[in-house]
Amino acid sequence: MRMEGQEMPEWAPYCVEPVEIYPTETTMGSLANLNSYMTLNPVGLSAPGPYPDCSSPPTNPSPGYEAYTCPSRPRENTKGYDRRTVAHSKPPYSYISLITMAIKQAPSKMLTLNEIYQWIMDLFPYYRQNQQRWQNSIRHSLSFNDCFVRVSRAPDRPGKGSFWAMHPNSGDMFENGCYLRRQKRFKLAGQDKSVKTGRTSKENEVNRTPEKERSNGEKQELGACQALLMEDREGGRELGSHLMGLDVEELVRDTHYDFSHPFSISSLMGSGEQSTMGYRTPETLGDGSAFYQGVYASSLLNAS
DNA sequence: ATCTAATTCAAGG
DNA sequence: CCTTGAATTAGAT
Repeated sequence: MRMEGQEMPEWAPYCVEPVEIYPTETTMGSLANLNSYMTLNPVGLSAPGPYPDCSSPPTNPSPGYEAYTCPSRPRENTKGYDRRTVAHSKPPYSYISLITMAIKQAPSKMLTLNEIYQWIMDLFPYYRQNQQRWQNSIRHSLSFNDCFVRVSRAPDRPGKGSFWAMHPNSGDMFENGCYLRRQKRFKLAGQDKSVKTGRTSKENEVNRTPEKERSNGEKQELGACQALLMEDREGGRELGSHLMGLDVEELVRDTHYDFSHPFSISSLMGSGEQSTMGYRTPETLGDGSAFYQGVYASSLLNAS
């Protein structure tokens, strides 16, 4: 889908050159400071449209587009690297770590597939390209890795796709700042997968069809009633709180050991204060018009 | 060089 | 959108 000239969406310029990045003194290619890869959408920019899958930086801006020029910023920290080049470099994170960051920064500790895509693209312009390819990989990662659990939607929470959350036992998978490759994958033992923990026979019936029951090898999934649970958990409901041997409470718990490293997302975004700086999910906003507002805390803005 | 995690392609539900 | 598998790439030792 090309946008042939004419009416450009208001966010078009930002597609080409997505704004501001923070220079670092690290060299490209190394496990650089996260900052070098982060870009910032202008605060207050309302841009709910999908990112066009364009290559960047563009050799020839299409008609109607114009490269957004970053407000000049002191470059004393850069080693002469073009910040545009840096900003569009591949971030030093595996998909698994990206997904994990996305989920953990979410106030609800669970996100839909599309919210995960969106979060990644918001932060890393690199992933505004080849969306088909890496999004497939994201899906593969979600399904394949036991550290991610699918939480199906509650009936009263309509929408597309399930939610994804971290398995409560996955721990800190990137302990030593190893965001590229973990030492070991988090894999559930066969027994842990065929759920039996804390599941009553009654709960067993809930949301469960016989043929859907696989002997083993089935990844854990949380029932819709659990998703419901987390919505009004102060409401005292107890709907299937242990459906699959997992409790939504566990999934949603905000563990604090995560990303407490200098280069971690929370360090960079939170910078001292609570990690409660909200990245708002589109769901919570009626039309998504404010989608980009408040995404980036001011702490990020005045880094360094 | 080896081991195995991560990525990619892609079929099938 | 979700799951799987097979093949390939690539990080770490």
